[in-house]
Amino acid sequence: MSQITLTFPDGNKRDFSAGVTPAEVAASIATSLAKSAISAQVNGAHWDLQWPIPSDATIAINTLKDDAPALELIRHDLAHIMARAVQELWPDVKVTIGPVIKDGWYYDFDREEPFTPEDLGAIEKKMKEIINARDPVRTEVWDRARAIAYYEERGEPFKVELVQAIPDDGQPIRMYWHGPWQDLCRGPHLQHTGQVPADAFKLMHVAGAYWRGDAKNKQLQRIYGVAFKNREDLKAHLTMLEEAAKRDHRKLGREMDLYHMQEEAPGQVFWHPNGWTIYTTLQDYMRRQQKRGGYVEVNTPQVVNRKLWEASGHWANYQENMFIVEVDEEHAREKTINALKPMNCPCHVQIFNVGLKSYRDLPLRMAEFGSCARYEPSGALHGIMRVRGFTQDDAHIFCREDQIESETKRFIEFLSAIYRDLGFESFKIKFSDRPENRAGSDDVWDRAEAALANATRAAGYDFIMNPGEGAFYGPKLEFVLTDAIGRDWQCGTLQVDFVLPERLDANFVAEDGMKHRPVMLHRATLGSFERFIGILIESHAGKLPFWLAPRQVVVASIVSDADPFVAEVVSALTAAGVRAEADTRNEKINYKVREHSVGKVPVILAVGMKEVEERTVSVRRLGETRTETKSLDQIVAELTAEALPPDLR
RNA sequence: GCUGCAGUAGCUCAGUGGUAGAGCACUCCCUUGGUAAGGGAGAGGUCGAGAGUUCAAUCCUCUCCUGCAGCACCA
Repeated sequence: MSQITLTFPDGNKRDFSAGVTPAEVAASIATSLAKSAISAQVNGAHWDLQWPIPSDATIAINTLKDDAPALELIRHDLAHIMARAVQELWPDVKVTIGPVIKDGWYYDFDREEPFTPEDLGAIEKKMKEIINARDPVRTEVWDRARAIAYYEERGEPFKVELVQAIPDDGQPIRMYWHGPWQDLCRGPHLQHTGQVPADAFKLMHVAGAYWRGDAKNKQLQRIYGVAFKNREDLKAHLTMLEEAAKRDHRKLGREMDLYHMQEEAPGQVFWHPNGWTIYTTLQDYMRRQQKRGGYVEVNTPQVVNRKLWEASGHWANYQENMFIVEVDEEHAREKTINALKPMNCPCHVQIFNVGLKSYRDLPLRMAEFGSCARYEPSGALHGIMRVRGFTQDDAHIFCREDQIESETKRFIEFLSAIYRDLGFESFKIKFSDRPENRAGSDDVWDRAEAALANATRAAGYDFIMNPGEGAFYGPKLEFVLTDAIGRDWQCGTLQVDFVLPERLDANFVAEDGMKHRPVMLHRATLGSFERFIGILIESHAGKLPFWLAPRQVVVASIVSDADPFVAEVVSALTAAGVRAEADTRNEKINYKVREHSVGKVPVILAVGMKEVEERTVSVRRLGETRTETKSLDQIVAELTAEALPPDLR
């Protein structure tokens, strides 16, 4: 038996027989370590205690104290334990896959009857029994034929498919046993089920999920669970979810009287005065930014004849997402078919195409606060973040191919300055490259992708690859922000487009006097006002910065004799451009303070007789219990300055 | 769109095969109170829509609409 040398984290080296397992290594160090070990890092790879180590390597034994591997294993073993529990309770259920995800795991099952909340309770109970039984985990490497035969015999068609899908490149096909229950699995796993904390997991909910993520396939039932190292962490997680729910824009939108939605217009927003104030304030800000950023602003029609959509390719590729408007013959001389615009790009090309454009006009940055209507699938709608009627802060940059990189860099800088102003110091950039179905030659794609990547790096940002997710007409960057419960939302975007200028015959006269095709960059900074405001509300928990707060100041009287002075304070603030209102209702100051605090008004000015006599106000800021007395002049000056948008300070 | 769950007053929710209730909000009255809910009275509902079962449906069944979670989608 040949010898191998293992190097420990402290630099010590020891020799073992080749094929030694981490379990044996741990046992050679201390029996306590052998007991508490959960896995190992072998040459940095996460290694099961039972897997033999073939050659010289670095090794570190993991215990439950090592967070990352511990959580990974706990969640992964729980996926198996749950699947075992389900099959013990309902032997006819077919198992599929069960990966670890953020905070927990899920497992997809094929079962005729839906799982009920009571079922989840029963499963949880059974899982705890399995954990308490401290069943050993065992693993073996099987060959493909044996694995397929096994699962065929057991009537597990999904597993057969999984085994068949494993590439035949020499990687082992592993089987794992948790007690008597067996599953195909890459591993690694814990030593025995008792290493899973029995009181630190919870089954959260059931949902449908398509086999292999494809809507054409059978829909399975997915059970989600969350798991942590101890009960305290689980509790903290559940508390965090409750707190996040309080920041939900759908709840705050109602409480702050920002907007509502109703059945007759699903996925469309009825903006109330408060919400519309946020919207227009943001829009005014964006308009100034765009002007400064070298954009021209345009506006284009809502209802456009299908001929244009046929020419642009939307009719063929996007029709099911479009609101089609047929004009009845009784109302029109000729029956026409139109569509509400789902995007602004074809209309912008129409403007570009009026008159001859010279290379001197490029890059031409054409912006529109473009109201779009898209028939989004019903299940996709989500508050004001995913809607059917929305307004993009859209623009199309018509430029030459060699300008893509500099325009991209310029846009990223534009966007990041705005995000900073709006309180988003950090955001993710996802880079979606060529999809399988695409237009244009690989050579052009190479150049476009390189331009985007270079420009992003030149602007000082990293990106996450989103392979194959680009549009068919070109690669794209997505600027992603996160909502209250950690869901990602694409807000800004930049997409390179070689196709539309071709389809709609856009061209410009270059130095050579010949007509050339421009490239179009589709770009949006906020994305849509609706989604971005949703994100803003959630990230601030409704406590918007003063300049964006729909109700900035409430001046509240303490006694009704102070009402005239309240009116004076309100009109002084209003005249200075501050959104101020009076609260002279017959209520106690406590009541008023509570109500306006709940309503997220950033500043409450209380006025009693003392203030009237001294011509002062008692200032109370949202979230503070401290108050401060200031003169009328002082507070007007202070709040006027504070009410300025960040770009005007 | 798919799977599951839900829809009762403006909001949050209770409830029953015999045509409905609470708290908050709202209106009025009393109270003029110093920084997170003063007291009293009143008004408010085709129980999401339609059909069916039944002597009788808000409640049971079916269809549809809308919402929620997840999946799929997201030019």
